[in-house]
Amino acid sequence: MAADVVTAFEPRKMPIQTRATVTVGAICEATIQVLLSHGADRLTTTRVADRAGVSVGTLYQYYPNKRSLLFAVFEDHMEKASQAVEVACADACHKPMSEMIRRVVEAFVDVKMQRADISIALYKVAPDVGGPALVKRTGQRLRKAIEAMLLTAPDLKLSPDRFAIDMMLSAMSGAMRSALEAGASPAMFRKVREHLVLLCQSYMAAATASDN
Amino acid sequence: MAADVVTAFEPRKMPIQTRATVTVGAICEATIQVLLSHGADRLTTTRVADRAGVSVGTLYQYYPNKRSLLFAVFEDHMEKASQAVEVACADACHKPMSEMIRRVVEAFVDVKMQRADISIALYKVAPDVGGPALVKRTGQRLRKAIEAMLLTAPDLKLSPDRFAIDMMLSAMSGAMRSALEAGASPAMFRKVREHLVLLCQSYMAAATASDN
DNA sequence: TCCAAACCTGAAGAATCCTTCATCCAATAT
DNA sequence: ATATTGGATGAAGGATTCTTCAGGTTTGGA
Repeated sequence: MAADVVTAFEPRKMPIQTRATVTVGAICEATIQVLLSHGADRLTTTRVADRAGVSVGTLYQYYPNKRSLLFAVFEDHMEKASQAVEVACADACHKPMSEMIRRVVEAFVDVKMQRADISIALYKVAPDVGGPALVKRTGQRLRKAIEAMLLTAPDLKLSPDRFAIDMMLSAMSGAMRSALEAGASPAMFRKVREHLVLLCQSYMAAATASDN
Repeated sequence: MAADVVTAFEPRKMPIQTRATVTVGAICEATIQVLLSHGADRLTTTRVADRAGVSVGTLYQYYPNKRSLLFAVFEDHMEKASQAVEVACADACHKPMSEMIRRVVEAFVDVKMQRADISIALYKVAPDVGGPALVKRTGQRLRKAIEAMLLTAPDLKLSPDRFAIDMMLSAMSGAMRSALEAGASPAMFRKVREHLVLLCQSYMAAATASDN
């Protein structure tokens, strides 16, 4: 079942010449733009192709159908966000726990903010593209990275609760989502970042203290 | 602009006879079902009507277009959720702050869980129906209720930060969303509820202590 | 009983959209 | 120079969907 989905979403062909690489890049970028300007339900393959400056046929040379295009853009974004967090996790090993949390949260907020347009655009299609499934997978991946990092914390006696990490991650994405969809200003984002750090720090402290 | 949207979404006619009331109820319920079984992009007015046991024409007698139907269902759900939280806020006045938070969080989790199917279904259409705007409005409404409640807390010296409340609310909805979309079991929901209380309590304590 | 208002029906018009494929252009290797 | 592979085109087929409306059925009061 999952295999079918993946197969159906798999790109049809990889670009070889540089010309084609540019084309594929333009198509992905155009997808974001159309999503932002027209919304998910009025995103058509023709519109995306027009916006990218190519013809529809070209689009279908790389993606077997509309959903696979959306999925590819979505997956790419999640991949980049995951990597940013994983790097932060690796860098924060052996630091005090509150410092770890701070770095992870800041990395997450920053990578989401850096291309806020993509984040916002993708919120609009996630449901139609197996978003929840991909989000779940990414969540597990991030949880492992955070778990590994926390095990190296010098000031942490109890083993960290898996569930608490999931909780923290979902709270993080919830907070970022509403900030992004509200069209928050850069100043506002700094405040969100600050408070999100506080939120995660105080929760993780409480969760590791009174364990069950 | 906002007026246009509201106008375009406004129901076309209110049911008068009980027969019609039943019909409208069936249509709304069918909308949820179709959303769950077919997804947002394959929800058609005909399918909804079939599922409701009426003809398409009947549907268009009450809703001027597809979006207005989706919007109505969405709005109704938000209204109920808001009321549940507001009641909890009213009941928790003059209690200690941690008790206030506990009640609000539990009310929120419970009302979302009670009809988890609706919550999940609506996540799929929110983007196409002015979801963010409605969510924003509801958020402000809830923030006011919580703010008013917190002002009556005997153990709270500093005036509560508006921003912190927004933060708490978005974290709450994020956590609930991922639990719902993951198809969490009742046991899992109890745990989520427990931890979400802890998360909000520890955050609010921290936010009201070190203020800026 | 009888009528007007409320309600329901569902075929069909009109519009939109996804996807294909026959055909042509460009790049690269031989 | 030529063959081969990669890349691009866009009109058109096929399918789906939204929405209407002319005409039928049910309800409730006079």
